Amino acid sequence: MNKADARYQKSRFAIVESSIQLLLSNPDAGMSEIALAAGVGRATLYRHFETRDELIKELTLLCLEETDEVLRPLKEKGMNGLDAIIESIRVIVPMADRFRFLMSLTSIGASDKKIGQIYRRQLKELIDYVEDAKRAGDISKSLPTDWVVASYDALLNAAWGLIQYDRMDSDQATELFIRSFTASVN
Amino acid sequence: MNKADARYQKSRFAIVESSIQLLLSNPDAGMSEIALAAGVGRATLYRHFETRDELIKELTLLCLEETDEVLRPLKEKGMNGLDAIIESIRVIVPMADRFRFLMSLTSIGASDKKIGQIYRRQLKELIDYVEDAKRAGDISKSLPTDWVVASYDALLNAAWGLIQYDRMDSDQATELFIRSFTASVN
DNA sequence: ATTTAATGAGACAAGGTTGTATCATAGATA
DNA sequence: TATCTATGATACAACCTTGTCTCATTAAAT
Repeated sequence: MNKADARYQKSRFAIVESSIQLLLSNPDAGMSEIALAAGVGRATLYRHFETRDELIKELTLLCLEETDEVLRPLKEKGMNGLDAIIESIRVIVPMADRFRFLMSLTSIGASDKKIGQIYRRQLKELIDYVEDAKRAGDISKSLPTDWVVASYDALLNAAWGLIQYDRMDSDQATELFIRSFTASVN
Repeated sequence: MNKADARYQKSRFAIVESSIQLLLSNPDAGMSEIALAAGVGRATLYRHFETRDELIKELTLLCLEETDEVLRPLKEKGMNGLDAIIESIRVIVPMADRFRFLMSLTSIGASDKKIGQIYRRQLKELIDYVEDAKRAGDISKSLPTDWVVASYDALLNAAWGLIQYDRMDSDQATELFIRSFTASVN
């Protein structure tokens, strides 16, 4: 298995892309269905990912890392508080079609140590932004941080759902999200 | 199978109650696990519900009907617009611990004709309230009804999640929900 | 052009789940 | 008390999914 081989890369790309799409709409899809959707043989699927759990774990990791990636510029600019939250909405909503299934994972922390770490770190970053925004007076201090974070996640999910079912496009969902969120937290 | 028999009623109650709880936390739970959680034999479970699909279908129906039940007073009073929406939040949030799994059903309409009908009717009622509230000026006309409905569902889910994980009680979640929702829609 | 290696197809065993059937028992009914 | 009858335990077949393995093929690397 040579990672530089063109055939290897083609298969792997097809598997990753279509797994994410498929598992999003049917989290119970089996390895046969996944292979079929990816347009590769089942044996090849097993050559790339030892087990089904391993596949899901790696997909999750990949999505978390891509989330980190789009959030990086914002962090490097040193953004904070409500500004950072709004900017995060702008970059994350467009990832809708590929990464909504991150939220559909019930036992997100239990599956893997590394995944749990990244997830908790990302959550903590959002919490920090919220508490920073509270200090700056952009988010009401009478709202529990728990509630603000839960609202953020919930609205993100709502936006993704509407995009997925073609009820609106990514830009419109982003603006509505920002408008509703900012209105609801002060 | 005599529905009036005390033993029958006891088993059925135990099955329904614990199925809802169990399937909420683990939608993939099998019939053995469900029977164990209910404290009945697997054979008895099959005597009450022919198949696993049938069980889930009946649980869904039950939850939809209970939702109708708590919404009935509000409808009989002829409530409308934002008032009706707020009142619906008050009666539905406390149902959190039992009925959150209604939302976890991906193919909610596909599973059964009757379920699809009830679901669409309930959705339509919410849409009517939203559009009524728009006419009354309580909800901004510049917000798509789709978005308002999606926000409602999303925040409901958020509230239920926080309650389920004991982050806050039902009353607090209700008040936060109402506060955030009303703020976000005007 | 030759070699190399990833792939697809398919056979296979192991394990788990579903749904059915049987039988003795315990508890409700009358 | 005597009679029903719902239940629990258990065995069972059918089915599906998982993960392994083999072998011929086909496309990339050199």
